[in-house]
Amino acid sequence: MKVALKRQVKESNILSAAEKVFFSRGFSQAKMEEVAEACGLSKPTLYFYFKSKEDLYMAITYRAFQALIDLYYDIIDRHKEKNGRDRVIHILEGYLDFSEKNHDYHEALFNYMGLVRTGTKENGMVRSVYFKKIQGIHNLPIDIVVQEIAAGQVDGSIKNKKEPEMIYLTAWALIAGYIKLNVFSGTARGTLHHVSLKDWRNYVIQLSKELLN
Amino acid sequence: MKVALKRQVKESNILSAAEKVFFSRGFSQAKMEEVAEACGLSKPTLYFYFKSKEDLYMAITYRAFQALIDLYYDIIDRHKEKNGRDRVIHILEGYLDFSEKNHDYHEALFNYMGLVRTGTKENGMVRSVYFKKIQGIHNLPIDIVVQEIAAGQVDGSIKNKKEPEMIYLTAWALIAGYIKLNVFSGTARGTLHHVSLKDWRNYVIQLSKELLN
Amino acid sequence: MKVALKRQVKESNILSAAEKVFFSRGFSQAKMEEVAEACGLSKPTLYFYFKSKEDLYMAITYRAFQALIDLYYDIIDRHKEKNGRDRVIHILEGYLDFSEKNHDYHEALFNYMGLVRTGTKENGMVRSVYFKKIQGIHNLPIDIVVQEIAAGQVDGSIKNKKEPEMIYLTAWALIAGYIKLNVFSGTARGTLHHVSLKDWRNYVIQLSKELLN
Amino acid sequence: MKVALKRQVKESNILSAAEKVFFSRGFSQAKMEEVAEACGLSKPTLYFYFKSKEDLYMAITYRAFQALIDLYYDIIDRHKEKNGRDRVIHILEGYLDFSEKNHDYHEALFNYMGLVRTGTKENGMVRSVYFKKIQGIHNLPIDIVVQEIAAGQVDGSIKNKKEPEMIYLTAWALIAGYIKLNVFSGTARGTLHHVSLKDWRNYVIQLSKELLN
DNA sequence: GATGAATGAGCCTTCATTCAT
DNA sequence: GATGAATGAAGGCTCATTCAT
Repeated sequence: MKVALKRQVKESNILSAAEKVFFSRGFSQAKMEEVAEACGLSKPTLYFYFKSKEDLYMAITYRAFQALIDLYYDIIDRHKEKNGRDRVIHILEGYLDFSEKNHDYHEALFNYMGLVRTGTKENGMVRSVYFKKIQGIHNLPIDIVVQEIAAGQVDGSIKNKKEPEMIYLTAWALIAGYIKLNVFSGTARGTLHHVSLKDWRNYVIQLSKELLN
Repeated sequence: MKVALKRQVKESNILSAAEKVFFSRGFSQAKMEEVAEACGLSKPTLYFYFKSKEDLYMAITYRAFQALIDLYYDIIDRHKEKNGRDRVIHILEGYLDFSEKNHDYHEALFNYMGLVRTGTKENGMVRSVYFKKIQGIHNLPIDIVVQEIAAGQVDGSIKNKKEPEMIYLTAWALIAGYIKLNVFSGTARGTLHHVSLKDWRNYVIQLSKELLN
Repeated sequence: MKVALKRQVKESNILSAAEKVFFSRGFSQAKMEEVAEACGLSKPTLYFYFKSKEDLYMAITYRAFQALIDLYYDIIDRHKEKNGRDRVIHILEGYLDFSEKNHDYHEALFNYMGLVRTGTKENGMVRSVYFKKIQGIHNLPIDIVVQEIAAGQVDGSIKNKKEPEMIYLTAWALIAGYIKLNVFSGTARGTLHHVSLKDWRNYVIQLSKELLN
Repeated sequence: MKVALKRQVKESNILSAAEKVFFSRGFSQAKMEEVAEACGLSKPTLYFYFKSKEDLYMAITYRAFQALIDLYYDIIDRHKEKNGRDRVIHILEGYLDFSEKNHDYHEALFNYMGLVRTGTKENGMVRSVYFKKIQGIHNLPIDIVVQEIAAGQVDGSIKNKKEPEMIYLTAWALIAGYIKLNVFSGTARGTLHHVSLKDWRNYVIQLSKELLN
């Protein structure tokens, strides 16, 4: 047990260091050498804990999924007394927050989705154990929200009678697009094409809510 | 004249071949060797026309911008008799179409936007002549639509009185998010999480229109 | 300790192999591939020990400087009981010997001097750590002899009252020129323009001595 | 005739441009591209006039030999009334002057000498027509001076009874060494190790003269 | 004579990965 | 567990040289 725990801690440290490197340089430009330096270990030690560069990246992605899922469960738990609409709204706001604060996690999630689509077996990523692990949970973020939307439709708090999936996809698209467009706003200028980022953010949230009406 | 034209044709051929390679493998994985083969030339000849790998990629991106801008001007021209709202709607549908059909161009556009944000001078991309060329036109796609939205507000066809920029950004976000999420739908299955892609697409377009109300 | 030593030995082996290659082909024509083969290593391993081709060459030059300096100190030590004149003569003969036997080291020394003069920062050589190391010792060979000449002037064994530096430079020029002209004498013919190389050598040494009178 | 002349002029222009490039970058670092630009021609045109890069360099070297020989004949002619010693002194001073002003020609001369020694047939230089042309005159600079020294010994103006060749070689060595050491003196500082370059130059000339006593 | 375009051959350097200790 | 040392396999780019016009 102790040993397993120690290993987990070590892996976690490595992942944290690896995140910095992968997220700042991008996957292809990141070097294992840098990762090793960043966590104060030697390259062979890295390979002792993770099979390959791709394995390391998938482990990070796995973390990202876990973080998002944990967040969703946490939000639902904190608002279990409220109606479906409220829970969905909190989740959407939570997702927006999460994506803004962990922009790179958000990207990792989408990168994984791209892998699933074109999943070439030759891709080192797909061969990683973590890829398989993610496969087991990758629908959860969607399923959770879809379920809450359905609940809202049942309890009457959500008037929109379209399929919960479509409602979710659309809200997701709006928020994901908002996040993506933020690449335009350089280093914290606060405006994007004369638009106050704050105002825009509120508008996006408002529209998300309206989607449920 | 003749000579300059020949060169342009040649460059165009190279770019077309390069697109295939860059878009299928991704920039870092793409090899100049492959590009050379793809267009039936030798590597040095490639370098005769384009200074570097990055230069080649930026030339492709320049093409993407041009294609989008041409499309916008074309749409506006074809609907110059109509009111602002109609022109905006046609543009948004045109953008959606363009992004679906030229998914990689769409990605190239966003990649460029990322460059502008973090524009490290050391980046080979930023040093390319084509980067500078793009800088001269990169606001056009936005400006054009914003202008049309404003026209619609003036001619009364667009009721939404929010800033044209914010309206555009939001519509853009929705569509860009829609495109991004489509990575999930594998090779043309027609559904995404039980949702008919066709239905969803219509819903997204409908919402874009409602945004103008 | 042991480890550091091992590394030094390895570096030394590489340098010896590199010398052969660089000196036979010349720097630009020499290939890292050849150097790698010459020392039974792979190219990446070469780069593990030396940052670049230029770095390797500067390391060789550093060796050349060390060898010459060691020689000078050794000569002085062996003749510390004698007067200044004798020591200077031994040093000059030592230099001539050294340059004849290590013709390429001699060239490397002069090549370095050229670098110092035109030292463009862009030059890979100048960026090498070894270049900086050499900078710390490159005046020693001169300073040592100058000091001995001064000593000879003080102890009365050297009558020439000109500045020690000028005396040294002149002796150095004579010998360096002699070495340089020897490129003419092909592979050991023993004569150069009807002149017995042996006789000429003696004449040069004799003149060097007379310079001190 | 006219045509041949035109060609000579063109070749001469190319050579002048090539000299700049070869002398500033060094042979290996010099690019034919640069030479072409420097003389406002295209690369193929360069190759129309000179077989190869090496051919071009040997043509330059041929020029250097011609320049030196012309200088010698000119000096002798201007001082034909004087005795041998005077003519030799003027020649030596002329050589020193020439080497200082045309440092790169001087180097080219020595580079050629090195080729003669190790003359590998595979070397592109050796295959050049100009190499063969130089072979026909490369002894002249030496022969001329040797002959004058002999004349001086006969007319009694030169007391030194050593073989003229040895006297010449020694004077040459002294001067060539002086030139070589000047690489040390950076961009015109006027001193070299506290020694006034002017003083040192005079000393070297003085010693050259004494060599004839 | 002149040149835009093309290329074969090569070279330095990098990097994920592994061996031996 | 950990690491210094080693490497196979590339990949971007350069350059002397030549073809076709």
